[in-house]
Amino acid sequence: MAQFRAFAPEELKFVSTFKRGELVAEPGSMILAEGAHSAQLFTLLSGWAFRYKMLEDGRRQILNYCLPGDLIGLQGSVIGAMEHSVEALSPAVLCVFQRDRLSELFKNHPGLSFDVTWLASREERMLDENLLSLGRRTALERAAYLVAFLHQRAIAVGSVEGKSLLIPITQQHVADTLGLSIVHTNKTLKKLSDKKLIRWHDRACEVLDALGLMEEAGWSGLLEGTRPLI
Amino acid sequence: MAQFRAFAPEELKFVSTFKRGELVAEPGSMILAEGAHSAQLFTLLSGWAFRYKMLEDGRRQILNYCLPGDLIGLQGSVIGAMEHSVEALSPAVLCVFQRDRLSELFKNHPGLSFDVTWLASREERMLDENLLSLGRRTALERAAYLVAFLHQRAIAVGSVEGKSLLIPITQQHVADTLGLSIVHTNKTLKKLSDKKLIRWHDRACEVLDALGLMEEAGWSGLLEGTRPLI
DNA sequence: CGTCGGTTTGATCTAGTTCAACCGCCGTGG
DNA sequence: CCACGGCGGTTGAACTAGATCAAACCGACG
Repeated sequence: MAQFRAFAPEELKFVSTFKRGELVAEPGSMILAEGAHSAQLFTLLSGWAFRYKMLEDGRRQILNYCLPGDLIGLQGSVIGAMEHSVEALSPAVLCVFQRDRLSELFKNHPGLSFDVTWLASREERMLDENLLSLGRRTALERAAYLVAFLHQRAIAVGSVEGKSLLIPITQQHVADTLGLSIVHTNKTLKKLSDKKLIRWHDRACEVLDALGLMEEAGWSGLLEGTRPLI
Repeated sequence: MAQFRAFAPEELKFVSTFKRGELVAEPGSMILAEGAHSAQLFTLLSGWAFRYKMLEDGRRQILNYCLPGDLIGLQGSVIGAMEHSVEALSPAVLCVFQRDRLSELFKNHPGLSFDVTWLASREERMLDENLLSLGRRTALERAAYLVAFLHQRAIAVGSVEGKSLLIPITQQHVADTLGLSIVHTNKTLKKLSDKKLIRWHDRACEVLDALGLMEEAGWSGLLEGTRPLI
């Protein structure tokens, strides 16, 4: 696909031996659990997932969403233990890697190593923007930003079939991402609906006006060129 | 120092040629600016700094703090442009690297490449916890968490001279980190002072009871073993 | 046909904001 | 020498964004 960088032949060969198999996850199923010590490393091949953390009393915070091409479980592979969980939002297919061969990747494939670091830096940038959102944006700005952000990411990986896009999340997910209560989230999303920026479906969000959302959020969009895929 | 991993001789040699010079920054001076395209890559050798983003209207969000051993500007070096700024909190000394030789590091020094990725993953973990804080913790929990977190990090790099530690921040920094107003931040910090968990100094925060802070925050602390230093 | 998860709506309450002072300290300029 | 202004911190009063409580709706599904 055009948005991913081209591989060298030996890189392709290594990746195919690095791959151990594929995993199919159902919506709502846990892909990785917080505290898991022997966590696996994955690449999401299709579908949606999300990373989250929880407090003892059940408060949940969604940290970020995973779309096709995203690496899942890198923290666990590099540092040792997972400090967050990952759950599938839609039916998802994952490429499973042999975690213990990551050092081999670093030793023999500098291009791929750089790609891993690139992906980690990209995640960091997304988290930075998210932090700005939670700390300093209003509920309406936050909601508009979140939907515009997911919309752009979905477009970037070609997940938009027809004209419009359905993001497979419930309002509870939105609430737990924005740090708001479910009631207030509902009222905030209604404002976006009233402005004809989105339409809410059964358990999905349709983007009607991406530019309007970005304006509402005061956000100028992601600038991403070609990206690596591992 | 004990907390950093040992280098191989050839790694040490490369790092010394990778190093271009040292930079001394005054408190309040900008180390890297958002939007800078030819951003440099640094390692903080001594002192404190912080990363932040701003909205058009001046709202500021502090994303994380930088302590000795932290890599600064990796996002810019790997992806291309900086999307956040970095400012010194105290007098700081930085090791300046030649950004364009980063690919050489990846090509010839898999151990160091892995270290860079390790540091990026660690930053990601800190951001995750921060996001949880902003989204789901109360003002008092957030403040306690922040102070306990900075305390632990300072101890981990041996920045604590005597018994107690002075974190060189103003209440405005705390407010911009926690996503609160300056007034409410002041009242929240006063509660922590009343509980004898901290003492506020002129433009610094002294930790009196690290365990008490962690309990107040409902946070069990960072678990970090030996770490790389580049 | 009941129940359950997701959504919607109104009423009430509160954590945190905004506004407005004021204090102490320090560096600056007359 | 003193007046000043600015920065960091402190405090009280009024206000509001968002939380909590409560109830109802709706479609899917066993």
